[in-house]
Amino acid sequence: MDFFARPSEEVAPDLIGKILWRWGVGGGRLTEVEAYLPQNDPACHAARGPTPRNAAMFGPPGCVYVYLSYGVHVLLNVVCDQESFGSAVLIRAFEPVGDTARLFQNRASHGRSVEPRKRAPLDRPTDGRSLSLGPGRLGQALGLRLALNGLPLGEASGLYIIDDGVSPEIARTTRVGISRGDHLPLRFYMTGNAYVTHGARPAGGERG
DNA sequence: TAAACGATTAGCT
DNA sequence: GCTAATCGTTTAT
Repeated sequence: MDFFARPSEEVAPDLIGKILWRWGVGGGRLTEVEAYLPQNDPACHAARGPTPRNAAMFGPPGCVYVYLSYGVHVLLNVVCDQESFGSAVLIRAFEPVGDTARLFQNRASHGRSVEPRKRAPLDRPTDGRSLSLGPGRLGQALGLRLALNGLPLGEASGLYIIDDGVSPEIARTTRVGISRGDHLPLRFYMTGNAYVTHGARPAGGERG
């Protein structure tokens, strides 16, 4: 998997415009990603060495690192660079392509085996943008589960990254939602696309 | 053992 | 703009 055997800050912009697809579910064109570095990046889960949670980040490139965020959301990363480095790209959003029925279904019926006291978050997709805009919604739309953690892209995970030759214009800004390392310009997104968090603002002037 | 903390989102003020 | 929801990992006693 040569594509991912490079530093995550090189892989990340190359992922913009690629198709992320889950077999039997659907997917779309990647619009927003963030790179997490193995060195000098305090926001990276691998920053303090391997732990049971981040073990997949130290595995082979081209595998997925899936973890639970805020006890609520399942976030998807793809491991990059060399094995044991601890480098990955967080997939933050895609623009749906093809049949979105299954994606909406997943968003509407997200994991509720127990009757909630109050309305569960994320249980009512409203418009097209809310379908897959943001890493939590994306994971929900694709029906990702923690069991996918560590599996390689391809048959094993049912997750595919497909290059169909599209080369969009890309902007680079600081990352979102982190409290450390927030000055590093490691967030990449497709310019002029509505499926980008924080208002899809053009490059420059955005704080991330 | 206990407490705090998230690579977030939705709903309400 | 503010905060509940929700739980495994991390950090502090």
